[in-house]
Amino acid sequence: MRLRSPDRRKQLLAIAMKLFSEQGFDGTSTRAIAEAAGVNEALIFRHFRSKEDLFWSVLSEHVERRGRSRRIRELLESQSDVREVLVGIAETLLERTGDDAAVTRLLFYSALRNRELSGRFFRAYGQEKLDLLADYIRRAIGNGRFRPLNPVLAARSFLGMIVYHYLVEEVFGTAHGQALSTRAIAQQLTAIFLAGIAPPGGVERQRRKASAVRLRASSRDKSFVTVVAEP
Amino acid sequence: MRLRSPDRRKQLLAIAMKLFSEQGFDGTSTRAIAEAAGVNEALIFRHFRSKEDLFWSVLSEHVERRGRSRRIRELLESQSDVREVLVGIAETLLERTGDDAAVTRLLFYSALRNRELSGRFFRAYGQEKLDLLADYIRRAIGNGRFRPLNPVLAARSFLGMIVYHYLVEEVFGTAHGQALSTRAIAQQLTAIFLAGIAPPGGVERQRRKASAVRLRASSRDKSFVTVVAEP
DNA sequence: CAGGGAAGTAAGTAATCACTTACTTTAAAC
DNA sequence: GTTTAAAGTAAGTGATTACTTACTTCCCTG
Repeated sequence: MRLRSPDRRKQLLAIAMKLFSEQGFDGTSTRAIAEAAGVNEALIFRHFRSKEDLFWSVLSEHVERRGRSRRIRELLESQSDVREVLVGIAETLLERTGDDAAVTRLLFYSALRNRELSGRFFRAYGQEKLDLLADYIRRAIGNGRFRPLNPVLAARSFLGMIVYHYLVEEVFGTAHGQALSTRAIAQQLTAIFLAGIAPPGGVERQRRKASAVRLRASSRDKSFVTVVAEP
Repeated sequence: MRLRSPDRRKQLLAIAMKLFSEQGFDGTSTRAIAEAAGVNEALIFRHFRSKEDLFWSVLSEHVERRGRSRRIRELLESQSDVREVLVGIAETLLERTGDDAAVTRLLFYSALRNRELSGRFFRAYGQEKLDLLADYIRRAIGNGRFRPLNPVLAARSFLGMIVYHYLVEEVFGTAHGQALSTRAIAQQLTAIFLAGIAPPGGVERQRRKASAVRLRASSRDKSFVTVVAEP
């Protein structure tokens, strides 16, 4: 079947993503991609300068396309309740389609294959969320809604809970006995995290104490590094 | 240099692990391994039936050798303070040498490359810790030292915090501005988690309330699935 | 309906791959 | 000091790799 250039390109990208994510970069031959597309191998090199070029095109295509970062940014900038924001983030990250799982595997592959080149994509894809969340936590600490702790570690903790859960279930394919809904999981993970970083007394009742706490926390930005919370 | 068979085998395993973990299975040629060992390529096939055999030998060798699981089991079975146990686990998992980082990358590679075959290793390597920790949490909930929640999710949360931190720092190699000690990080992550799953009022003071809580939690095993903690 | 550019292909290329065969070197036991 | 089995190697094997060149087919436009 004869296709216009952009359509063929899209088809090749989709097929390449599937195969790359299943078998890795080295495990996938350009011939296999061509066969899966029902097309001559030489055509691939009309659309992409090299196999490597195809690989990075697949990555950048899907890293840019996904609106997840935007969604998370919106949540973090909204004036919603803290719990709603965090549950929303957890849900957004957990509810991934099969396509997303493929991209996740692809990102892992690229990260393992080439630390330097993939660092760019990993930072664009993962680091941004970490930074946004860390900033959010930093502000919440300033408001006294969270107790003083290292916001970077806290952000990593929350995303770690979510990402690890996702990895265990989707990427490594553990048999999950009980099927909890994405929302239920998001709520439970958030509950653990939120109680873990709440100031003594709980989140909801702390609004009025905010100014007092703010006074006690001497400097706002980088002073939390060595603060270890004690009960 | 002429070596006895077991010594040569060990050398080849060590070199193969390094190269596999850096470039993956398909990205590493037997020729490259032979060259790195300063030896003829054919010698590899005297010690290992195939490249695939070499790969799985590397994996099993290092999965068995490491005493981490034993260490964690000891911690979980000890009568130590909850916080000490969890900090110990976090520390154990975080303090990995360069060798361990290589094995971690190797495990990821194999998991991505072949879900079925690597499942065995992943379960032996990761699932066991998850199960041990989940059991520990289940018991602690029974004692009233933790509040009632899904122990599997809780275990995943704690390990997720740790593993994600490790991944970000070591595997993906984010530039860590401030260098916190392994122990400090372990303490802070544990503090967040522990506060997150403590019963209202904190961990230390709850021992006496244990029996009362045990009465309220109607059934011990699978009743936590839909329990969402509210502050 | 003619022509031109784009889409697609057949048939290669040299390089590299995992792996084999037939041979040589070495060290230790006798 | 000779024997001998193990340790090691040179030089291949056919298969597969990413990629190229020279060619054909098609569709749209003037």
